[in-house]
Amino acid sequence: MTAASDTNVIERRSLHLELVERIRPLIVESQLKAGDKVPEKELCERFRVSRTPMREALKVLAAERLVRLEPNRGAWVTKVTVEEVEEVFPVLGALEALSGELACSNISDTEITQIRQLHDQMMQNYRDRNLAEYFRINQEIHRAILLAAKNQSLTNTCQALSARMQRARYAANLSEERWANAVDEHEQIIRSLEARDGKQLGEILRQHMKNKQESVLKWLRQTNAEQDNSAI
Amino acid sequence: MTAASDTNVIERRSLHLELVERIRPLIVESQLKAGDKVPEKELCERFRVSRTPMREALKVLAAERLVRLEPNRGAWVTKVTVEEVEEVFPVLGALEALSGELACSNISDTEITQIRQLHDQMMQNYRDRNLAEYFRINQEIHRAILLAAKNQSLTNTCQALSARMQRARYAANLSEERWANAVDEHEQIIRSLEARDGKQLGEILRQHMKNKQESVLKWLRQTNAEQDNSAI
DNA sequence: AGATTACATTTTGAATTCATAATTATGTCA
DNA sequence: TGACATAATTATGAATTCAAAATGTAATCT
Repeated sequence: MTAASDTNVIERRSLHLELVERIRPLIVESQLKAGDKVPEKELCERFRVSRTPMREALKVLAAERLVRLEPNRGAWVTKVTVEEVEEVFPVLGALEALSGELACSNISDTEITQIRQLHDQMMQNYRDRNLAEYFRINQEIHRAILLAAKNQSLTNTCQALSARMQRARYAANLSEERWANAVDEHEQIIRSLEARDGKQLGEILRQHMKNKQESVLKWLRQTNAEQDNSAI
Repeated sequence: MTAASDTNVIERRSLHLELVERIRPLIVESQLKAGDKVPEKELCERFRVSRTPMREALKVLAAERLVRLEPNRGAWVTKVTVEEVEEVFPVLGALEALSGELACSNISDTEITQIRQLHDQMMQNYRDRNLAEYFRINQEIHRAILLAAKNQSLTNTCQALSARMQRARYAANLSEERWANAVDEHEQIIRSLEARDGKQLGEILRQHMKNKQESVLKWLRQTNAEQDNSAI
């Protein structure tokens, strides 16, 4: 008996993990803002836990680089920097390329149909200029391709890196031109996927990521410039 | 003033990080063996710390998937499974390919010379059939290429994934044939690097990783079979 | 014997405590 | 006033404590 049937196992969870999964979205969705101090005591009160599991959670979030621990000074929400964007996006590009290749090898017809539906929905939201919903479905598509690759380690690695960049993508209100290009790239993505052309899909996803990087960098330089002005 | 000169900053370290960095090699070098329970109390006594920082450290190591936390039952050193190897190596392949490409763009002449020296040393150890030293320098070369890519996020991601696989690579005593092939691949690696041919280096590194995967899988299936026999 | 229960011991998870470091408030003096 | 020193307050890091869960052991029954 090699593979145990993992159904029926009772999920027992620990407090610190619960906290990690509650606080992570607070950071990604900027309810805890980049550069801010993490209000340890406040969060403890909010979630009705003592400092011990909270501090354990912060240590895990620090390992994910969503917060930075300053010895004797507490935890701070990390900022998305130009340097980090220039580092992380190429890595994400390579991983998304791999996910495209693997997805084409492993994806089922049903999964393709589902992604096609997501794609069409997203396009409708583009036509309606509904950015928030466009964003949401966009994410879902990338996630669906990742899942279709059927490689848990790849999924985990991508999501960890994405989480760090997501904050920026959330905030980066893309230009009308970039949006049109992104939509165009997504047409190519769905076509390669339906053709199950892994090499092609991989390359498109890598390029797609490169363009996202540029879009994020533009926004980041913009906001940095604004901050510098207001700081005078 | 954008970039602060990061010298002179006093490194203040926390106990839990110290522990993470002490315990990680214990796992990678199999002093704490895969499948074993992590002896929390024993480690606390060994490092003369209380359970609080130790448990924080274990939570971080769990995030790295070097240990698995079972609620109310403690921490266990994770095993390297066939499934995990088949998942992680392709990811490492994609990342090493990227590191090869970036390295060729960013590497200095001095760095190339240093890697060439490491390469020659490694070859001498191959001729002497000194496996341990060969392994060590091999690792150093891969690390040097990674560093030459000058992408901290890539370095971190690779090292986290490598750590999980390292245990297996340590134990996997490669066959004479595989060793010869690996050496041959390394000749190609150094040549591409000296030619600064990023695309080529990337592809060789990816293939190199694929072959490593096969070698590790062979060893893993071997040991699993042995265990099954001894369990009768 | 082998299974089953009851009880003692150990381990774990998390709250609490406590010493120390950092921050803030207050007082002093030029 | 404001630069500095000093005291009070707060936050942090880590040890300790304590309740609950898991494990181990002995007694009991079939």
